[in-house]
Amino acid sequence: MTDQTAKKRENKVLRRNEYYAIQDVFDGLYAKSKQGAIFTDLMSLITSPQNIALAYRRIKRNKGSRTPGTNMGTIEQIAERGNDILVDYVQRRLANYKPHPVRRVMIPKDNGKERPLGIPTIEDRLIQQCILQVMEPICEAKFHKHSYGFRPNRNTHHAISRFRFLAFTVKLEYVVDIDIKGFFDNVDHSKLLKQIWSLGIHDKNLLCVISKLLKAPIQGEGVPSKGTPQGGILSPLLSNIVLNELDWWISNQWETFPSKFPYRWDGDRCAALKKTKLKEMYLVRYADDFKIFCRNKKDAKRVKIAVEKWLMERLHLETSPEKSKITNLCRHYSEFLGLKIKLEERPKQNVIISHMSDKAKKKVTDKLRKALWDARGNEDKARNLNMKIRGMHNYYCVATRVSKDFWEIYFHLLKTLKHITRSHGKIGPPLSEFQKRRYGNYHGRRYLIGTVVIDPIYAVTFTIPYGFKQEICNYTEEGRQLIHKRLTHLEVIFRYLAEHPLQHESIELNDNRISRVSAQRGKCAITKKQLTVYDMRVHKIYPNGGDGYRNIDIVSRDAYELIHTKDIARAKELIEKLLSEGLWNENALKKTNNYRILVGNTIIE
DNA sequence: GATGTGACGAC
RNA sequence: CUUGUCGUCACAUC
Repeated sequence: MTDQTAKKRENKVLRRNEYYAIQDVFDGLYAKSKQGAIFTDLMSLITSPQNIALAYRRIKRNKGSRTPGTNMGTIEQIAERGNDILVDYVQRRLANYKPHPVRRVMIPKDNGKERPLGIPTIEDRLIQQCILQVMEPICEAKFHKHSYGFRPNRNTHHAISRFRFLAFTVKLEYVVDIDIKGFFDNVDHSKLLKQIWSLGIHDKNLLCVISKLLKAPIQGEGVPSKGTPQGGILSPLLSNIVLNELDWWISNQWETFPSKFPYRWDGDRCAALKKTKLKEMYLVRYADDFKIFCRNKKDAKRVKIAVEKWLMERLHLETSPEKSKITNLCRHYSEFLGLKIKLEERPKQNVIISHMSDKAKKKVTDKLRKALWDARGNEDKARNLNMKIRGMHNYYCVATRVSKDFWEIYFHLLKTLKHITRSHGKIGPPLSEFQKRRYGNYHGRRYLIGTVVIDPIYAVTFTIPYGFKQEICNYTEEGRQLIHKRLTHLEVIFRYLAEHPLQHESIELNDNRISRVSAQRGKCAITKKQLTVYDMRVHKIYPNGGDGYRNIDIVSRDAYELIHTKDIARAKELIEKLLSEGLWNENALKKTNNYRILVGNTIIE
């Protein structure tokens, strides 16, 4: 029992360390890529034990990890092999990579057609995950900020927020829609490899592996000449690499047009640009679904033709003329990510009107009717139904007129609702705590299945979609801080520290660590910054001075490195960074130097 | 904060 | 018999 828990804890600490070690490597890739570095040896990183271990853990938690590919392998069989054997296996496979064939599965799309999936074997999915982990930080640094699909920390609501911004705030009425015919199935392989190259990935071995991966034979169909397998782990990233070029091409026409003069503010730059022949255009893209915003119809027409031509010539992608169109937002709705959005003219300022798209509304109605029917007389399924309703509310609440849409849906479902539930009128049994919090001001009729109160279908309130904070990023310390809800509240930190003792240190040090954090009120001894548990390091004042309370200080990650680094250039870099964050002053320098002497380093500055 | 179930949405 | 990425939510565990 105690043995087991001890082992568990050991594992956890091991995993944490392993994760942090490799996270620093990914951070480094991101930073270097931002500076325009060229990467020639990524394969050694891809096949490193830490990377493979991380890939294994990531892939294990996927729902599909238990569904087999063309060989019957599932995650369990991989798990049995143990890490060392796994590492060895991946390294050997990649030395002369020959992907297994992918399994063909057809899944129905909502419009009745079928979408082909290509499911690689579990081993190949693992290898793709290894590659993804290394390529992603490099690519993320180069991607355009207004591409939102398949990217870490970004979602549809961010894209919708951008749409609102362009239509409402920038006041652009014309929207160009271009539909790429079967985008995923038509990606040009050699073009894609060139695009990867131009992102700074010059590792010939890696490019070779990717090329082979794209040409993995499809069961029953042979070797594909184009397209990236839908179902492959790497595919979403590859699709973004392809269309990233489009993002920047459009963006460089106006938004990020490389001008010779450093304009003092954006207004100046815009005014100057308006005098040129350039057309004003902005892009918002979610995977292969993108909109280009223009000021007037003439521009829109020209942009549409230009982009279609560019896609054909440059990326060898066909567009479908029936689905591509120009919309005047003041006259018609434009559909985007399940919503339809338009502008309504008002004397002072136009307002944004958004609804669920007709397709989405129908889909939601059908799904709920089915779930409702399914749930009759079964409380568990009724709770399940509530989750469905919540999920849908959660997504569509960013449409300004959602409540109207859901009222219609409710109206359509009324008959079913009455048929399968007991209605307790407006009083009924109390709402659950969650429902009270969420639908507090709902005073309508209540419907019950058994004792479960069904979430009020039309009680949705519009929630403004927030834009993406561009500083948020997985590959910088600052970016991660913004993701984590600040874990600075002291009680939470204490609990965490108690539960996660430092593995290689004594009990005494672990106890004193907690006391020290308390004494410093969770702040760094050098920079005085509020620390999160991930930013926290224990510094021993005298390296051989023991684990006593007076010999340790709590410092931030950066400060810790600053004390211990022998590399003066790196130290300067860190100081620069702290300076820019307003965390550096005379005192901090003095203190750092005191510490540096004690650990046997030279004084800085 | 990290794991793990379950659900929802976009593509 | 349905993959993948991303995001959100609830619950549980630490």
